[in-house]
Amino acid sequence: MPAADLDQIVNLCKRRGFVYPSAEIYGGFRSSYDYGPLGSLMLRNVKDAWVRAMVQERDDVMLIDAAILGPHAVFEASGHLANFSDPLVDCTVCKKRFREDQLDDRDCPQKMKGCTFTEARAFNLMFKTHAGPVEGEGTDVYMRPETAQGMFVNFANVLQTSRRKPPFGIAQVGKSFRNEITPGNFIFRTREFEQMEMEYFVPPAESNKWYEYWCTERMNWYIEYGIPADMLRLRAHATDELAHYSVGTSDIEFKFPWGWGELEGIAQRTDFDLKRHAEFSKQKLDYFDQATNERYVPFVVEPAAGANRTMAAFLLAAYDEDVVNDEPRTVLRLHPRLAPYQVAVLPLSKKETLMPLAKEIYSKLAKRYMCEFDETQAIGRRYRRQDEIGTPYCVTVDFDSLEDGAVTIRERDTTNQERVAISDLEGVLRAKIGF
RNA sequence: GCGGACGUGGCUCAGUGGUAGAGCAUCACCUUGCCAAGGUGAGGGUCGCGAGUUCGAAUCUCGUCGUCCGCUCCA
Repeated sequence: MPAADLDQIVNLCKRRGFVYPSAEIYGGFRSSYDYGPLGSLMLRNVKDAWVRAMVQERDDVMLIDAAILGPHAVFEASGHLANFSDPLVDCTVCKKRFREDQLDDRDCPQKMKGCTFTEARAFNLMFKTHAGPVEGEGTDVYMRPETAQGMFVNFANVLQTSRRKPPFGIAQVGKSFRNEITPGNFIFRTREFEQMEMEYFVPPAESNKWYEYWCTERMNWYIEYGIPADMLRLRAHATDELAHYSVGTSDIEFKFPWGWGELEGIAQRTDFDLKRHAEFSKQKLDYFDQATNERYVPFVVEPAAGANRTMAAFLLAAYDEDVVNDEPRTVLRLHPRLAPYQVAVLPLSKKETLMPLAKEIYSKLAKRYMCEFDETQAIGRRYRRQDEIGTPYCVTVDFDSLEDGAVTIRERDTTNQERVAISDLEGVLRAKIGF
């Protein structure tokens, strides 16, 4: 069973070009990461896999891409200005931190004697900046703390242009920003992160049904892409841990090396957001059902996932060490849809005679797959290198290929090899890879 | 922000006051040619950064930045 610890993944990510610490040459930038040649491909694959399941393979969900910067009004309506700015105080004696607005009096809830508090400091979880040349109240803008508001603000637009009716969804993949007090655990919690969110608008009476539906649907997505079921769990929030917009939330959690951690939250946001935006914007944000002659504000079920932490989970779940020919091997058993490269083309030797054919095969396969071409060092070493970055198949061109027009396909997971005619290569790979 | 640990070449680390080391990795050439680490050679570090003590600091002191573990939080 895969049981990678975090250091192994962090090292592999750095060594092979998945993830680098940001601004490393300046000493690093706290809890910020850059995705390298392989990591950027994999992160994109994670997001693409999500879009495929949530948008492409359904006829009831539309994709949008909304602005990251938003005016004060949007976040006033969403409740984030009120709920994301906590005045915090520290107790100088017992070293605990409290929200000032939750202290009944100035007594430390820990009941320690002689507790004294620091001045309240506003811990605004939203990044604030200002737009335009004049700094002032009217120009305040915020970096979105979730992509969701983009969907609510565009609810009427999408409803009209897409000619959909509830139940239907609006999906978005994009960056969000939260000035977290304590980021950490590699790419699990960072201040800048990417979300994959979908707001599913339903008739109020169907809210529970769809909530159940999406919990199951989303759980299966992780399993389909390679996370073992026993490394996942669905956990319902207790009422006191619900976000300000939710009446019911379940988390899909992954068994991280440090414990269970959330990958995705499926929340019942009810009509909270649409009603608030309708109220603040003085617009009509509802739906008129001509069949029943009813007008209602849809309820929302929201599956909201974190792309970066999901990538981390896929890496951790895929990491494996085994033994091949009495030699230890590190292998990422990634789903072909998630692996940075699907195929590596390897000429057996650097001899010039092999290059034209190898390059030709590479060019052909590269039209369909993300491929790597590697001609350096011994063939066995190159196989191991591809194993370590999760490439599911290697295509090896050898001297016989020049005579018999066939190449070898080598499988990552089993290390098995198969001789295939070059004319059949694309078809065979398509069958093996699945796309 | 508080408490604890830590910060030496891409990676893993050795070196504890006297002019920077190893293995792996990388690059070049040679060799081999289907499951890693054969040969020769090369590049790469002002020892996180800054200041102080000292004739002299990677090594001692202070500050700072960053990382990890707890308190936090939720994608």
